[in-house]
Amino acid sequence: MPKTKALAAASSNTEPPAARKRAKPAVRSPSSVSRRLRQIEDKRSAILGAALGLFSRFGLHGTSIDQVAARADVSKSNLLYYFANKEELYVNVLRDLLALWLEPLRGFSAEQDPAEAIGGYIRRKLVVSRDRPDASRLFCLEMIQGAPLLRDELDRELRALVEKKSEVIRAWIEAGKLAPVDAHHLIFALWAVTQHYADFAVQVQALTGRTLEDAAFFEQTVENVQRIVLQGIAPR
Amino acid sequence: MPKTKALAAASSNTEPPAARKRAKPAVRSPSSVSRRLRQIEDKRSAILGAALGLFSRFGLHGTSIDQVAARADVSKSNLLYYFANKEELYVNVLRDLLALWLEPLRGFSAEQDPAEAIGGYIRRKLVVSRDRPDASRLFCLEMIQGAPLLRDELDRELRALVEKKSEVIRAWIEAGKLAPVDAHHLIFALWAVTQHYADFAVQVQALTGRTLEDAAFFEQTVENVQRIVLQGIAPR
DNA sequence: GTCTATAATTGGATAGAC
DNA sequence: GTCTATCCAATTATAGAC
Repeated sequence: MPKTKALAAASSNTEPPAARKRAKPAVRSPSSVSRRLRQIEDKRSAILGAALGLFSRFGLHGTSIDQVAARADVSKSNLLYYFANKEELYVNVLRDLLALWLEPLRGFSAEQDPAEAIGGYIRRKLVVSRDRPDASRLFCLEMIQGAPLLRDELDRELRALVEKKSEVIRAWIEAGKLAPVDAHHLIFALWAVTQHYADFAVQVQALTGRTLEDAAFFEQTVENVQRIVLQGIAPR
Repeated sequence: MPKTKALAAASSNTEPPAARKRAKPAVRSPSSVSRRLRQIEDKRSAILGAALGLFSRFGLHGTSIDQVAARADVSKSNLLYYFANKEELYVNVLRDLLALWLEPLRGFSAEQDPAEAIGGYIRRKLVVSRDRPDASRLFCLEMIQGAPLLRDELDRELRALVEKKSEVIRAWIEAGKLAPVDAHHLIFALWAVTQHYADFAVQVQALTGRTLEDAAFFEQTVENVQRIVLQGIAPR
């Protein structure tokens, strides 16, 4: 039996519990207050960053609070002051993720040239795979596990966004600018080929000896993926 | 610090420890001996099957021996009789995996028509994604974690196989039967788009309402993936 | 081979001083 | 806010009877 605890009720606020509960001290000078707030915020994001790095490799259960704390350079109990428990930490890491993950898709509309739009999308996704491989991996991990925590968001946000973009694709097809492919399958293909370079980076590295960090290899990847996909959906 | 224990020395034998250590009883009739052996083998694979199902969803650390035992319908200590510890169980599950995973790639050679060969490959991989999604997921999980246990095999077996098949692809290109794509990137694209339907099944389900188990959806998927990729690499 | 304890450890979470 | 000291639950793994 999985323990779900306070998952559903996870707070979306930015401040640590204590900061919520007590009134802010009224006597502090504005500068020292803001400095303090920023410092707290920094710590929070240091923890979130460390957590992302570890969760994305070893998963929720493969990572201990101790490890996260060590990597963020705080004590375990200090970490638990900022995040009431492990799962709340995990949820907060995931929250930031989905936005980042959805972002690149937003930017294509029917007015654009499809080759332009899709080519650009491929590049943007590969940039994410290069610069935020941890985000990509954690997203993948969560999917594999059945996305217990993202399921709702998948059904709402993502679904709505994908439907909108599917319309755009269908419009392109009707205008004869694209071969008649199913919009969903095209989107899946785009996601799959671009994410692959982040999620299977070890394999890519083992087989090619290169990573996306290598600028030449990155460009070569962009070109090949673009060529295959764009030619693959060009009207005949 | 990860505990590596006896991972490297994991045995590849098929019989449980006790069967190795003691001499086989000489007085048993042949039929009862073989029945017994088969029964033991059955139990072993029941455990391995249960383990694959759970490990592929929740990972090594997200799965307890208890859960595996329950699912395989044996007691925990009985399970530990067959597999000395959790990691040995995990390694044994992984071992079977790679073979299954590599299999579909073996069957293409320069004599074949590339469209035929690659189209067939796509279908075979999608069949695996449909029938063995757990295998696909566990492979993906292992990759995300940096493939600590498969790294060696990746560097040897997989690499050798991929190099051989890359040659085939290059031969096709030289013969003008294929557009000039980089062989590695083509192979990555093939893996990515086909695995996606297993690893991201939840997402596919959330967005299309369908699974590969749905025969119509399966065919539609095969066609779309084939169309995109084959047209994507057809010579101009 | 299979079972019933039980030892041993890890790791999440709390209490309470400062 | 941060720390030290614990508590407590969950698991892995072993011992030893049958």
